[in-house]
Amino acid sequence: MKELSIGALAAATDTKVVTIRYYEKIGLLPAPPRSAGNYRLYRQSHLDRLRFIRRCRALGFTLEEVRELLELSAETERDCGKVDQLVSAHLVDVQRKIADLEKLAAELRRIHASCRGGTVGECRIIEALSP
Amino acid sequence: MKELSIGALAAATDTKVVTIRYYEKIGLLPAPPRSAGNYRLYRQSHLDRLRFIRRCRALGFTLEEVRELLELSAETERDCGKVDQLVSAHLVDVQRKIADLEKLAAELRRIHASCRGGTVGECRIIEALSP
DNA sequence: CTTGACCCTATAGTCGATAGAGGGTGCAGC
DNA sequence: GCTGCACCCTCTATCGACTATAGGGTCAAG
Repeated sequence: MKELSIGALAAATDTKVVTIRYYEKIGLLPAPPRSAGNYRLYRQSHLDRLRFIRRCRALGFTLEEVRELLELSAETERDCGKVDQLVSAHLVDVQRKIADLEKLAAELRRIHASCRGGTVGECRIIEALSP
Repeated sequence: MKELSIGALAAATDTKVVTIRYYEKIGLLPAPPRSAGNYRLYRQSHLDRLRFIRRCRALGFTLEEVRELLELSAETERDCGKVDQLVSAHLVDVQRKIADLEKLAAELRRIHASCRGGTVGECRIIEALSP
């Protein structure tokens, strides 16, 4: 494998073609050289970088955080404190989201349990939604 | 209380003024009568309806689901099965989201634990993000 | 009569893509 | 050579649920 078309890169990273072009437009993925017919030609470095991006996205980092992580990962001499701090902050965020959703789920279960059938007029669900 | 200004309604429902106007624009909240000076004047019914909307939003329903719930809540003679089904489906959704986030959190904890300090070059975090 | 808090409309921006229009490229088979 | 098809190109618009900004008008207190 020497060069990849955008479609091949998309297939290799489980990303949509339009998404790759989008990443290029916002400067997350460098614009690759083009073929005679103006097709994008990607190399291993693009593949690596895109995999990194997708992995970070799958972990819930925002594109801005990914951008930061990419920059940090390039400065190999730098202290890794900043990287760890980004990961930790994101973990806290995810844990807060889980806690919030668990409260929601509990409430929804309570509301669901209040249903005894019958008409909407008799049903307690609508009531439960109008406190 | 006979009539509420948009600001008063916002304060009473912990909603932003712009959000109320937005709900009106998308047809979720009926356009209220206006004062001589073209100010919106809200009544109890608007307050009730907006509270319902906000409560549903706080429970994570989309605005389209809220729209549906509002319609259903008006048909008091209807069987409440549809309402219960909406709530249950949403609960399943929330539970799935929790499960997803828990996987993320576990992964992030694993990645975080792999950090032993030092430079970015030595740090395992970046590695862990480039599988 | 001025100040300041509130209200009005209209438009554009956020995030992370996704969709569609309207066209060009490259290759296989006939 | 020619046709068909999959793939590629750019550009613009759309999604959800708001948020922000510009450029005004209204109203009550001092």
